Amino acid sequence: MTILETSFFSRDTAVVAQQLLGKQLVHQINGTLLSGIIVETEAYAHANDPASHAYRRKTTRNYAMFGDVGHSYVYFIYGNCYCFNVVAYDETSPAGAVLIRALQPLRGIEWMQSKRSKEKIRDLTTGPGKLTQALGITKEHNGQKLHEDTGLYLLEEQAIESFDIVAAPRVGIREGLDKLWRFSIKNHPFVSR
DNA sequence: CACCCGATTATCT
DNA sequence: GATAATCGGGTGT
Repeated sequence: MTILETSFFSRDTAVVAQQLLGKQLVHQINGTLLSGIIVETEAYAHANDPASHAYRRKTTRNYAMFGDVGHSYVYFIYGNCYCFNVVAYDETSPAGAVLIRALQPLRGIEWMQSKRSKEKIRDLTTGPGKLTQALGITKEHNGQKLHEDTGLYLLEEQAIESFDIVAAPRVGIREGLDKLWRFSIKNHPFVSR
């Protein structure tokens, strides 16, 4: 098994968003291994993207989006949930991140069921706030290194052999709807909505 | 310091 | 399908 390295994330944000599909997100917590296959992502850029948290400037909330690629950006939203992003952008941009929107649960499913208080596998990780709760990811993980084994990392191996990618407008935003930066594995049952 | 609002979810009907 | 819950950050006074 190989952990994705920093060069993977120093490319165009929308390209990385597509390349993350089919990869495996892993979190080890108190000796329990939790993981899932990424089946849905969204790209958020910089000054060209009014939907992005990094649209205006660097603040105490969004600074991780301007930081090292291959690190995490975790934020709290709607008083309910955490959203997990991977910082990724190329040399033409000062910021960017990929929001992980849905997973297919792979390992540690019983732990996830208990954490989510839900039995159905489909209720565990089909949404950005659900999957952070299922994997035990909180704001403590903001800015954390993902390209080494720190307990939270991404595995290179494609867990799915081959698939088509669907591009669509992003969810839950008012501006930037012209960009087709929501990516998902075609016809995958664990895509949200 | 007050006001506003959001990259969502759960829980109804 | 509609709506309430809920809270931290950003903005301006």
